[in-house]
Amino acid sequence: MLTIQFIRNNRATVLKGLRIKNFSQPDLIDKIIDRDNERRSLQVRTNELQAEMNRLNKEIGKLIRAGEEQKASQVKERTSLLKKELETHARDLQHSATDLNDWLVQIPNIPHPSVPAGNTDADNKLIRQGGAIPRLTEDALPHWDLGSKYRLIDFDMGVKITGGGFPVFRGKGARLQRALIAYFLDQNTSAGYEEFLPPLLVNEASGFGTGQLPDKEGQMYHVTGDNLYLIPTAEVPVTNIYRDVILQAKDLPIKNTAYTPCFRREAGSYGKDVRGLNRVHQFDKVEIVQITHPSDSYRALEEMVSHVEKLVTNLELPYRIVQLCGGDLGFTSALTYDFEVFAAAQKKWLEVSSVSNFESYQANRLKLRFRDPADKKSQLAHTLNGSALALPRIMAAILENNQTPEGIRVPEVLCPFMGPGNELIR
RNA sequence: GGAGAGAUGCCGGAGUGGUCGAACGGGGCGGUCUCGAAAACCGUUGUGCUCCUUGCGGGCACCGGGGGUUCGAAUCCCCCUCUCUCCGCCA
Repeated sequence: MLTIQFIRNNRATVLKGLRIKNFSQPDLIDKIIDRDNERRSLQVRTNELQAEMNRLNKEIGKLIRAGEEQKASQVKERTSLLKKELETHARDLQHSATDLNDWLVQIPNIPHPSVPAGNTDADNKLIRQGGAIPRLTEDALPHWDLGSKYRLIDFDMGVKITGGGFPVFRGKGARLQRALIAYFLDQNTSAGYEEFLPPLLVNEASGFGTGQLPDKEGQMYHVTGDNLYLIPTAEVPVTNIYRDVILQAKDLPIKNTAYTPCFRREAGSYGKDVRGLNRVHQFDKVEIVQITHPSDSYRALEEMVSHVEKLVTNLELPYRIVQLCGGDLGFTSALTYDFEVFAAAQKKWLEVSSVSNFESYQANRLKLRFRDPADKKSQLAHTLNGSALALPRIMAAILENNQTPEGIRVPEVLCPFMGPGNELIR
């Protein structure tokens, strides 16, 4: 969340940013500032009363030790009145602080100055495009048909076992998934990311830390028996490693990567756009996360974008990079680049990665700080993450784009992971 | 699932209801010594909120979380959460 200090000092900037993000209740900002003023004056008064109370209590202690019981009980009488007043003030202060916090968590991050205004993905800004769009014949099949034809993916089997949106990969399909995971992890670790294999269930505090809770509770599967949530992305456990941590400046940037299955309820989505692997409830993803010094986060963002670009290039997929407009930007993000690859049979661009800088928004929730030996005070770090990469749509594009009358050609970089003689899936 | 133990600062670990923001040890940092380092010795070492006369200033809160008792709680009582050990079950 934004810090109250930032909102107070940059009211105009915040309001402008919220406008670009199409935030529905900008009047919350002034309510927050008013309530904070109230909180401050209550705090001052409460602190004064507490100081007086502490003074009297010490005095009573001294008198009792000196054996002056009489005088002690006189002082005690004075404390009882003070105590009542203190309780009232403390309660009011508590209410103010609670309101303030409830409102603060509802304020999304404000966008970076470069973020274009706009409402939907139609207003996103194309940054660049790469790779050649393959020319397929008219009878080219979408990936869901290829999946059955070559026995790679079985959607009906998933429906039987679990329900819609839980595809089963089998045979070469399962092997291709494994190849992609291994390839991505290898590339990420070569680029300096430390590999993690985190828990897939997280507690409430973790969900709050990265911003999924309390607002987007409905997007996660909730295991009510133990009050745990299935992760919607590895971002949640991997970023929460640093919850309540004060790092040393010299340890930055921290670069982590993790493969995990991801679970998303995505309630209410159905139809043609979500056929096959385009949108599922459980999918595999390899994530990269960076924690940086505030002055370094935009360099890190570009570094992550280049890294992801290299991955899609190596997979020989036609791709484009778009910068999300204000309205399309996630709740916690200041700047996001989406990567889309072209699935040539569906003739559609599919989002396969979202690379974001959250600046200090998550860090503030996480209480993730760092200390520079030069400064006395610790300050909030910046967090970033990106998919490198999400598998289902990559799989969809590979199957569709590489289909030939003889079979599906496996991208060269994946061949070493596919076993001998499997350059072509027949 | 059953039984028990515990939760204190960066770590380990004390703590009779007032002099405890917290002993002691370790670690870190600074210094003395040294050509340099180690050792030794000395000093220092939490987080957050807040105020103003912005000073290397003051006040307040924080000993897992929340309530309670008390003039006063790390310390006593209640509830919750978490961790550990043993048993059971199990990949």
